[in-house]
Amino acid sequence: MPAADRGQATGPPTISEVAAEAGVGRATAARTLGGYGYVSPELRERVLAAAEKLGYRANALARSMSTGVSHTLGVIVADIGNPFFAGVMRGISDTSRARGFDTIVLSTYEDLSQEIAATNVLIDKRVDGVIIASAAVRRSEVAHIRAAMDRGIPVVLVDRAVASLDLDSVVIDNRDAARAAVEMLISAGHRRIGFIWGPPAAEAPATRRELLAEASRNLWTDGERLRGYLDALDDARIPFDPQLVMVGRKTEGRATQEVARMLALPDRITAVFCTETEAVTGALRALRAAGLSYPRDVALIGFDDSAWAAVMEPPLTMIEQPVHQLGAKAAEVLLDILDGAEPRREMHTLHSRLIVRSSVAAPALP
Amino acid sequence: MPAADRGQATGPPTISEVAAEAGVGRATAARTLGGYGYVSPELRERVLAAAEKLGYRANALARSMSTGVSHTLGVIVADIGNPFFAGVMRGISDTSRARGFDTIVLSTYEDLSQEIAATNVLIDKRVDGVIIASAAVRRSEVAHIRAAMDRGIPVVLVDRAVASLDLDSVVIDNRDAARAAVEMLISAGHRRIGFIWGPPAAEAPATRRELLAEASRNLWTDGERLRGYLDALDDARIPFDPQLVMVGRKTEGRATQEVARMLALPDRITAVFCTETEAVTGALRALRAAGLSYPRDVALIGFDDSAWAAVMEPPLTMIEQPVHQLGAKAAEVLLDILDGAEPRREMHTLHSRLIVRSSVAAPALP
DNA sequence: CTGTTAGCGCGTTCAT
DNA sequence: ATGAACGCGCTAACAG
Repeated sequence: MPAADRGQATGPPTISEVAAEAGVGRATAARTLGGYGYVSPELRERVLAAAEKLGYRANALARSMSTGVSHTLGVIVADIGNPFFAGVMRGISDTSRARGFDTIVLSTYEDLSQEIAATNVLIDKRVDGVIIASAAVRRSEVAHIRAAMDRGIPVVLVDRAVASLDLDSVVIDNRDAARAAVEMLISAGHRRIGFIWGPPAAEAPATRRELLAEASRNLWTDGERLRGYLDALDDARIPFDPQLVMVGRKTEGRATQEVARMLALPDRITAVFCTETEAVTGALRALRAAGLSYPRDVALIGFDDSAWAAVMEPPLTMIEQPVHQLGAKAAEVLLDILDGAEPRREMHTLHSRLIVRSSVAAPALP
Repeated sequence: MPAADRGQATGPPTISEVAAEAGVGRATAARTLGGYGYVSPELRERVLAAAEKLGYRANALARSMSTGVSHTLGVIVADIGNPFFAGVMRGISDTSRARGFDTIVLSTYEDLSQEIAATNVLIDKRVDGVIIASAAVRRSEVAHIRAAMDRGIPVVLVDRAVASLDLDSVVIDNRDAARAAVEMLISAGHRRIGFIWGPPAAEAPATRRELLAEASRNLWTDGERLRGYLDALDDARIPFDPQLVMVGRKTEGRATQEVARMLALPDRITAVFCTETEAVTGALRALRAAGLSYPRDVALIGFDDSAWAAVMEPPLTMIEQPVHQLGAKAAEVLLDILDGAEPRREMHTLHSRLIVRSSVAAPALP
């Protein structure tokens, strides 16, 4: 039906062309097509018919230009290839679509410069609000987020809070989740528990104090999980051993190396707690390389449940995050602000769940 | 530095404000900020300083309005939560960013109505080109793609070709990949090989002819993989048994059911070939439920390699797709067209790789 | 009720 | 070399 003869028309049909085709003024066409104001049923029909005939679609850019709003949310995620963020993204897009908003996603791949670039793209495209599930941000590097805020663009953070920013943020109970997992390891009898992974320090901080300082300079999520680990250790009066927490670049390969190292210690680890999926697979590789198996030789608990974790033999005990809900909540908070609600500027905490399967057993007797 | 006093200014600073601040005409400001035309070094400096002072950022919408181009690619993927598509997406965004294009992604979650909506969003936002890695499209339902093409928006398909469309498409050698995998199973001695999953027919087609007809009415990728399976069977003169191909909704749960069914057959399967990750985990669940293990009781090969597949015990033999390259190539083809190259309207085929690990062994003697 | 008109912010002739 | 003026497609305030 589209592609009617529009004479010398070039490009997609405009509202003026529709008006001309229908023999009415631009405004009348605009009113019926825009769904506002009043138009007589008769003219209305003519306009609709003309639009249909020409295959008219409103130019969203032009509309945004004159209204000043784009009905679009910008989303910046750390890594869209990570199932965690993909799930959050789905929550965001489901609820924003339900409320009439499109969403455009940009992935930073954990790189600050890409995060800054992404922020600028969103500012330039005049999105109405921004959700950031990235914050490669080490607390101090938040100028780009400030820039968006200064322009009056509401920003909501997901997963990774940034204390210095005073924004609404939607997160999970990272500290409690980590503590619960480590407690389970402890009550199974473990005392030598590896922590994969910690902050990206160049060298392992010698003291607990330095470690925490380093952690709080970096990714919030990681710091919280580390705190949870320490909480559990403290409660059980197990002394903190800096050799048991991995620091440095967070890659699967390094996780493997570090677990191997901890396994080779004179007083080796009998359990590992992994704060991310790649840390889990890295740890698993180390176990295999060492000829060890879980839960017999080493107990294991990790973050981010998945179908794979359930089909492993034996199946893995994992922490499940409410990914969809995390995204949905963030979108709600943001859309409410766009609807005029006063920003609460607080932390919205959702709850994770420890899914107990079979990767934890008592440590083998020495 | 931004947020200088702009008097009663509301909203982000415009180019006119910058011009005023610098004490020059709008055009001069536009020229220096837009990087075209000629401007004296002196005025140039003043404009730059003013822009810096006001925190000026060009309004991409306004720019697109007057130039008619957005330097933005639209991408429609079937499911951004699927690591396969996430990888493709990364390939697309890496290469388009390198060539100065932003990309906006929309996920359809395999739903045609969402795919249509997504296409419209992209048309309305006036993206310069579209990459579709979805095509929930059952060959016949391509009106929305045609609509985009009719508007002069170049479209490139990835992963899932659509024969009726005559577009450039970037795909892998699905048929050969499947054939190679099944051949490996056959040469290990298997003759009863399950195929998970086939086309979404309501009932299992009784004949091979009907099955292929059904397949070609649906997702291209699935059809090709099925053909590869049949090719291998034919070459080995193994008769086709309709009971061994799963049809219907493609979910992990159904894969589990179907593998369980095939395992319960009088002449049960001794191997499974899975065309997707969820089919693999589904199959694995069925094996466990039946108290069977691989590769001893059942051999297994699946599509889409991942870190998990490598850490399974024993590790899984899988087909690895060049995901990043798939996306990169699609972006290249599209950007070349936008640069004026004549569309080749052909199928660009990349090669997958069978990663041999340990999930295939000879069938146990009956 | 409907048509005319003036912006929205930017790119781009066209004079100066 | 620079500035004034117009147009991109649409919304909205204003007459009529």
